[in-house]
Amino acid sequence: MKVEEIQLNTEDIIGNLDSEKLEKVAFILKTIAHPMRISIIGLLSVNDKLCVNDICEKLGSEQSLTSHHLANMKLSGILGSVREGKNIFYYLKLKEVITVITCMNKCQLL
Amino acid sequence: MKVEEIQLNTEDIIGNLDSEKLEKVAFILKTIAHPMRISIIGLLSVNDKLCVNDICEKLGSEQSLTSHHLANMKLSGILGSVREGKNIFYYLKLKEVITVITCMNKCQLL
DNA sequence: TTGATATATAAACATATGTTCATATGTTTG
DNA sequence: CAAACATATGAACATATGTTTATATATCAA
Repeated sequence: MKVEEIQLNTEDIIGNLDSEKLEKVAFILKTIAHPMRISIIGLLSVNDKLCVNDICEKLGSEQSLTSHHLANMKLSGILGSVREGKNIFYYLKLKEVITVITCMNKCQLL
Repeated sequence: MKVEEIQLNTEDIIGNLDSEKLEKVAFILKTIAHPMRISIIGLLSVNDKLCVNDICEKLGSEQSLTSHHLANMKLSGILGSVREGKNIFYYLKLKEVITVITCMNKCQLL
């Protein structure tokens, strides 16, 4: 099934969104909707797990800010984390977000 | 190609996001990330076009608030509009958002 | 042209969000 | 146990966002 076919075949799926799920979907999307968070998701889509320092270095971002964003996404259930010694590794828990971002990224109109 | 395969095959697409596109994608996602706007998109995914009143009635929402959300999504390029007499009809311009929402909605973890 | 209908807009406000800075916590190593 | 390292946390702030209310604009019909 291709992306275009998904669009056509699942029209009514959106219609079936009850208000609780509506809130959840909106909440996840809101959490993703930030350049740095998208970048982090991008990194974690090609690396099974990364520690905070890895991410800071790869993105050239501040430790504290990065940590805040990671905590935020973890709280939303998008990421998970495991401590290994001094490091804490983050990984993608909600893999669907890859599809979401990929889909938007492919979009010609942007 | 299934959704899972899309995820696997397009890993590097996220990685290729330059900072300009990153901003755009984040911006669109931020615009979508709201329960009422998701509902509107849902309605417009099964109706080619709807006027403001239609949408207000179907969602039980206030005219002004609805209008604000519609204007917002139009400004972001997600919706388009056409006047027909007294009515202004809105339609989906950025169809990709259907896939985004459908993908999130399918997500078991939510 | 007036009234009714449909929609947009602007101001005001409350709330949420992103960022920075300083500091705290937890872990390893010597 | 102290020092170094990795990360988290909390306060403070600026900015952005969602909502309401009131009013303006546009179109049609009589």
